[in-house]
Amino acid sequence: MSEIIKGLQRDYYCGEVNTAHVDQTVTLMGWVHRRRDHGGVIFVDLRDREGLVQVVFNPDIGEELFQKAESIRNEYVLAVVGKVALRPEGTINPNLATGEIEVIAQDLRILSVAKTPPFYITDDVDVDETVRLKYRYLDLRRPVMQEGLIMRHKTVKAIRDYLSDRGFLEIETPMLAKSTPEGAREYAVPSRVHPGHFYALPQSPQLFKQLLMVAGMDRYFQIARCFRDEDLRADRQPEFTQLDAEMSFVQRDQVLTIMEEMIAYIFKEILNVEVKTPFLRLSYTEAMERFGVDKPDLRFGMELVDLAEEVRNSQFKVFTQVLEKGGRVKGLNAKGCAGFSRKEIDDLTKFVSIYGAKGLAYIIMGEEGPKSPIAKFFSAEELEAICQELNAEKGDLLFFVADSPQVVAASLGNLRLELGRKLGLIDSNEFNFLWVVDFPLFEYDEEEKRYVAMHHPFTAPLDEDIEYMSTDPGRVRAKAYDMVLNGVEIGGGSIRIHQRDVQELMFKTLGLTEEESQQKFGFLMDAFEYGVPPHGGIAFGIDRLLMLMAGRNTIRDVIAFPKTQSAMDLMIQAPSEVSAKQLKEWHVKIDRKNKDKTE
RNA sequence: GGAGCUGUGGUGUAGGGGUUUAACAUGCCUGCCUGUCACGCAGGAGAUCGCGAGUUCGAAUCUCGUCAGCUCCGCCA
Repeated sequence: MSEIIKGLQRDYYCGEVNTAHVDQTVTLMGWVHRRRDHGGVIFVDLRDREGLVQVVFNPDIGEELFQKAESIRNEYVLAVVGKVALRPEGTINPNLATGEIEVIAQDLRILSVAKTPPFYITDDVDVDETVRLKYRYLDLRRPVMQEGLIMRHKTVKAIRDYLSDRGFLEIETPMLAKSTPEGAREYAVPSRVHPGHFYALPQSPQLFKQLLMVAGMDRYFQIARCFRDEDLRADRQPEFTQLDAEMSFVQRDQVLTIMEEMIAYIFKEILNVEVKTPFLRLSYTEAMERFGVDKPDLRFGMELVDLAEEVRNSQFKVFTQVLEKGGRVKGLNAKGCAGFSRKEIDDLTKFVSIYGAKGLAYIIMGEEGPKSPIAKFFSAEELEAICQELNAEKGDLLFFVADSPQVVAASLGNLRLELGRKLGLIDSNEFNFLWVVDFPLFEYDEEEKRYVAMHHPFTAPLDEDIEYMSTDPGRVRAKAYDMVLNGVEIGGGSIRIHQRDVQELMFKTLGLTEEESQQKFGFLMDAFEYGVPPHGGIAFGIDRLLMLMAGRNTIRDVIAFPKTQSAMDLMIQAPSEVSAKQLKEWHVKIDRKNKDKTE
C-alpha cells in the first residue's frame, strides 16, 4: 500500500546528511538500498542520487510504525522523518560517506512499494547487458551510472560556458532535413503531406552551420543529435551527440587553438586534470607511417619501421614480390618478448589476419642470435641491417608484415595496440592528446571506381595543392584535422571551401554532374553567391569524450538510453511495427516478401 | 555482408563430449534475533538448461538451423 507525500517536504539528500545536522529533525526521501532486520532494531540504508544514509527504526517508534518498517523491502520508496544522531561508539562505518551519523526514525511513509528488482542495485554487479538495458531505469540507479550522467551534464555545461564566453551562439538546426548523397546511410522520415517524399535525419548539421556562417552569425555551436544508419560498435550508436561548432574569418590554427583550450578547460573543470596545450600536431602521413593508424595512441612507443631498403635485395620472395607490386614491408619491435610461446605468436598471426594480413613473420632475438623461420632467406648483413633498423637487442621479438600499404598499416598498427595492451604499456590514467592534420582530401573508392571525399565534400584543399585537384586528386591534402585522445578520434573538422568555383571543382572531382550537385546542394551553391566568409569548424563526439573521461569501455555507459548492436532499444522495444492506418497516412507500403525473408 | 565469443532458477556461475532428485553462491519467502552495515541463524520455494529441428532407447550435453547479447572486419562524407 503506497502512501501520499502530502505534508512532507524533503530537507536534504540522503548523501548530504552529516555531523553538522546532529540533533536536527530531518525529512529524507529515497530508495531502500538494503534492510537489516535484527528483530528488535531495523536498519535501512536509504539511497538517492547523492548517496546513502543509515536510518534506524527502534521499537519505541510505536507498534504500527515498527510493523510498517518490518514490511520494508529493497527499492521501496520511503519518506523518513527522523533525528540525526552521532552513531554509538564503535559503530562508525568508515566505508560510508555518512558513516559517522545515522537518522533515528520518528515517522515513516512508504511512498511506493517495489517488486524485487532483477539485479541488485550496486556498482559491483556483473549482470548481462541485455538485462541492464531492458531495465535501464534500474541500471541507471547504480551510482556509477549516475556519476556518468552527472559528468555528462557538467561537461556539456562547461562547453556551453566556455564557448558562450568566447562569442559563440548556440543555435538549433532542423532534425527534419534533406537526404544528401555521400557519407553515411540516413534515417528517413516519411512525409504525410507530400506523398512519396521523405525527410532525412541529419548525420550532422554540417550544411546548416555553413549557412549560418553565410548568414553572418560569425561563431556558432550546438549540442547536436546526429543519426547514422550504420552498423554499431562499442563507440558507435545510431544516434549520438556532437558538439558542433563553426567560426567565420578564421584559419586552421585559430580553430585548433580555441578547441584545445576548450578541452583543457573541460578537463580542469570536470576532472581536475591539467592538460598541456598546445597539443602535438602530427601529419596524417607521419601518423600512418609511424603508427599505422590515423588516430595513434601515443601513450607508448613501439613505432612501425619501414624495411623496404633492408629486404629489397633479399632471397625472401614473400617480401620482394610485395615490394615489386608497390606494396610495403614494415616491422615493429616487441621489446623483451622473445619468450613468447608458439601459441602466443599464432594468436597474434590470427589477430593481424583480421586486418587482411596473410601472414606475420617474426624473428626471435635469442641468446644465440636471431632465430626465425625466415632467417635463412636473409644474408647476415641483411639480418644485421634489419635488426639495426628496428633497434633490436637480445630478448626482443620482431614482427613483420608485407602487403599493400593499407594492409601493412592496419595490421601492424593494430598489432602495436594489441601488444601495448598485452604488455601493459598503456597508462590508463594518462590523457594523451594530439592533432592529426593534413589529411588527404580524397580517397579512391574501389567499389565505386571514383574518388570520394575523405572528410566531406565541403572541406577545403591546402592552398598549395589546389592545382592538383583535376590532375592528381590523390595527392591533394585537405585543411582537415582530427583531435585524438588515447587512440580515439574524439573530434574532427576542417576549414571549408568558401569559393564557389572551388566547390564546383570539388563536386566535379567527386563525379557529381552539375545537375546532381545543383539538385543535392543547390541551396548551398546559391547561398555561396551572396557573400561567404572564409570559415571552418569542428565536431566533437560528446559520447566518446565522456567515455574516455569516465574511464568506460563503451559509449553505452555514458548514454542514458542506448541501443544494442542491432540498433534496438530493449526497454521500449524499438523499432516496432506500425499500424496499417499509419502506413497509409505516410503513403508507405511494406514489401512483405522481402520482410519475411529477413525475419 | 562477414568472423569470433556467449546463452543453465530472479542474478552470477558449475556441470556436461549420451544414464544425475541439474549443483553452488547470491537474491526471494517464512520464522528467530536490539547495533548491523554484503548482519547472523534455521527452514522453504524457485530452472522443462534461449528457441526449433535432427541423431539416439535416452539430449541441458552431440549435429544443423534460428534468435538475442557482446567484440571485431567491412561500413561509419
